[in-house]
Amino acid sequence: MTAPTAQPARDRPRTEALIRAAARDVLAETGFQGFGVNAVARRAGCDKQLIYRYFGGLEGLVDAIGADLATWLEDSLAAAPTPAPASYAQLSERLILGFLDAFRANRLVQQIALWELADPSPLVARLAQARSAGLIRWMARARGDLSPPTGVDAPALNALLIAALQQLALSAAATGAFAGLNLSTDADWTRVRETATAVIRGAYGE
Amino acid sequence: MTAPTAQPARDRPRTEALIRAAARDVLAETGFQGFGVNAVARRAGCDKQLIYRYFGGLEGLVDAIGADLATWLEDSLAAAPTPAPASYAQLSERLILGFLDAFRANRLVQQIALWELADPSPLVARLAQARSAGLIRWMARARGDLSPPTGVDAPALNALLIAALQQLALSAAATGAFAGLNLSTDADWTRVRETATAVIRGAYGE
DNA sequence: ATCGTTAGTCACCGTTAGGTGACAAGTCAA
DNA sequence: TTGACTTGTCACCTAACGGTGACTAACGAT
Repeated sequence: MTAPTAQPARDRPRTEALIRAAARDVLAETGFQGFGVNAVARRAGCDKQLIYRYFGGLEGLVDAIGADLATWLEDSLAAAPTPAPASYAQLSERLILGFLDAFRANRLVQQIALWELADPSPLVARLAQARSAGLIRWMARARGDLSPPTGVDAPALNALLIAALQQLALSAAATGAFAGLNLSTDADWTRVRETATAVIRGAYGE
Repeated sequence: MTAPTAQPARDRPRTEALIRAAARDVLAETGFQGFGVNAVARRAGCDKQLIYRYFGGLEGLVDAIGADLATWLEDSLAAAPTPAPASYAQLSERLILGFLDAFRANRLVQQIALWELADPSPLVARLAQARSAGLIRWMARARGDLSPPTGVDAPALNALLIAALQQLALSAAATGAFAGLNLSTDADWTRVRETATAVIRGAYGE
């Protein structure tokens, strides 16, 4: 009659999944500053040695969560019906606003974007490139066979708008404002959305 | 005949200035991650105890460099002649492009902006607020008595564009690209500038 | 039943960080 | 010359980090 003293389960796949989830949670909640072997092991409730054994250290663990994250944009917007866009302006609008929603909803991706900005080490470079590649691939797929109108630098404009919304989302999460513009209430964000759509429609001539 | 063995100078104002400069350098070069009492003292070539004595620790030191930084935008653009803007579009264009140049040229301000995004602690909150207040004040002063045209949400559009350029500048410093858009050569940046001016002129009707 | 393998734990190392108390040596007024 | 004060340095503490070797115990095949 050995008392079931919450034995450690002895289940490697399960433990690996626990570690991966713990890594994602720690990164999303405390940011890359609090991200380390000790913190992840604590969160996962196992010994840090297992991180070295199963993932080869932090590098492998980062690569693992990077692989999990390859399709975050598609996954986040899978629910959207996505009827064929009637014009490039409509496409661009859907792209930009869809990115905003997906990015704002995913704290983990925000922290990775931040990590990429603050620490250009090869470790996070791979992670960031996976994220960026997902973004570019998603944009290319959504475009389909629509060609951008002439007279407008569409790639530059798209990058500009995505950069703006990413920065605003990061600032909102950190301080709730940017350059005097409040970013806490829903009204604030509809204001941002309307400004972005106005820019798009203005650029592509309604 | 005591040999002058490079005595420690015994000059408090000078030492304080050395520490302030070291703090700025460390923050600008290694970012907020490498910013600490030990690193600053090493850089300044003095003992870290002096940081506690003269500044009351990191907090006071951060406040000190924050005070030095209150007018970074005005200082950075003082050379510009600034003739009175003929239209709000012209004003906005000068504002946005001026900000881009000043921000890209000042690694320290970039690191502070990054710090603000990654670590919303009260310590850096004061610093960030000083920076933001400087930005807002500069914008208000440049505006003068020009009133924005109706039908356009000028504050939102300004914030959007400044956010975009800040994000692009940070990404350029970190990885040299953003969302597939290269940001390393001068040609890349003139492309960004032209896109931004096109947005402004489009929004305010030429 | 035994023995190799594997999952998991523990103890420990070296390094670095922030922070503090004690001390040596200049400086200056009395 | 003495004594108070300031400048600067050093030694030391605790805590946390990344990383590693050694150990226990469960499992599975023979």
